[in-house]
Order: sequence, then C-alpha cells, then structure tokens
Amino acid sequence: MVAWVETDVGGVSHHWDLTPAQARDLQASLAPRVIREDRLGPLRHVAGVDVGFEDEGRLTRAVVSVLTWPDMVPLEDALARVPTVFPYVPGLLSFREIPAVLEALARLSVTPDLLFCDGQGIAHPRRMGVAAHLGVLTGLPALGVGKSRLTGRFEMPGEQRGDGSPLMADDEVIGRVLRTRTGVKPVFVSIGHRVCLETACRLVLEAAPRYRLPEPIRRADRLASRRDR
DNA sequence: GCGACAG
DNA sequence: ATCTTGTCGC
Repeated sequence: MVAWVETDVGGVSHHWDLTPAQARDLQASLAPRVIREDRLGPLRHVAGVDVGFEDEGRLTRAVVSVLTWPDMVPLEDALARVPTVFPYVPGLLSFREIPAVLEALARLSVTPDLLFCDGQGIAHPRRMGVAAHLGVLTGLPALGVGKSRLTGRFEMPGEQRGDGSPLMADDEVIGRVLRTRTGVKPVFVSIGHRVCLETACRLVLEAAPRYRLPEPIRRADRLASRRDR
C-alpha cells in the first residue's frame, strides 16, 4: 500500500505525521516520480520559495514570492505561519518546511510556472530534496538552489560567473556547482521537477544577474526572515 | 566505530 | 535556520 495518493493535476499527496524512518521510506518511494527532463510551458510567472523560523523555531514561516519573467517584477507574495512539527534532520528538511510552504502556495492567486527553491533538488541521498519533493507534490516545474552542499563530490569550478562543475554521486550527475558571481562562493543547482539540469542552470544564471542567489529566492528570503508582520 | 550533514 | 556590530574589500 503506497503512502501517497495522486491528484487530478499531476501532483501527489501524503501524510506528514511521520517518524524519520517512515519519512525516509516515503522519499524513496517518491523519487521515481521526479521528471528530470524539460516539461515547461511558457514562463510568465516564476516564484521564489523560502522558509524562516520564529519563537525559537516553534513557528515556521513560509514565503512564496511570484515575479514576472523575464523582467522579474514583484507580482505577489504569500506568507504562512504554522507551528513547527518536525525537527531539523539533514536529509529530511522537506518534512520540516514543506507543510508551511503548501499553506503559502494555497494563498496565492496565481499559479507559478516555475518554483525556485532554497535548498537541494535531487542532489540528495535519496534524490528527494525539498525542491524535488515540492515539485512532485504540486506537479509544478521546480529547481533547487542550495547555498552549501548536502551530498555529492565536486571540484571547485572556475572563478568566473557562469563557470561550473558537476556534482557527482557515484557515477551519477546529481547537480552542478555553479558560479553566479565572479569570485563569490558558488551555489549548488539541481533538478527539482520537470526541468533538466542544463535548463535549470541557464534559468538560475538569468535570475541572478547581480547577486549570488536568484532574485525570486532573495525576495522570499527577505520576507521570510524579517522579524515583523 | 568515525565523520558528514540543505535550512 | 537563528543569535548579532562592525569591518574589510571591490
């Protein structure tokens, strides 16, 4: 008996009250659902997704910021604050953050054409990082941009913006260490859902013309970590 | 048994 | 993630 159910729009749904062991099993069963090729429609609205915490971690605050593409003009922000129900466990981040993110997504009046997520996509021990998990759940195209490495081996890429090197797990390419700013620490880009790695890197570079992180994520991050509202 | 370990 | 001011460098 599967632990998830399909929805009518390509996404899936499952319980969140799980033990770490059950969560890992669920990730393994969801991993095959990730579509690693481009299945994108025209990009009109892209969204940045990020999460912050308040009250010593007791409250989870998720923000989804929708911007126009390719102009990246802020269009709508959705925020949700829900009680934190899962601890931070490396590899199980989605069980701590996604419930709040889904709440924020539900408050959006527009459906994003692509999600830029703060964290890994398939660059994960079971190929089910937050970006991949969120993509499979919503059925929406998604990509992951991590500020640091969770798993995988790599060699430091060149110093110029646009330089990159493969993030490897055994003999599989699970992501790309990409320099978005010359001389600045690179980011870890990986497939989330319905976007191939090449396209993901191209979009991340286009969305981060001046700063290390993509503009949609910067905006969501700012709204998620400001201690007011 | 000993490290590594997204946010 | 969060606690936190100023400071070094392009």
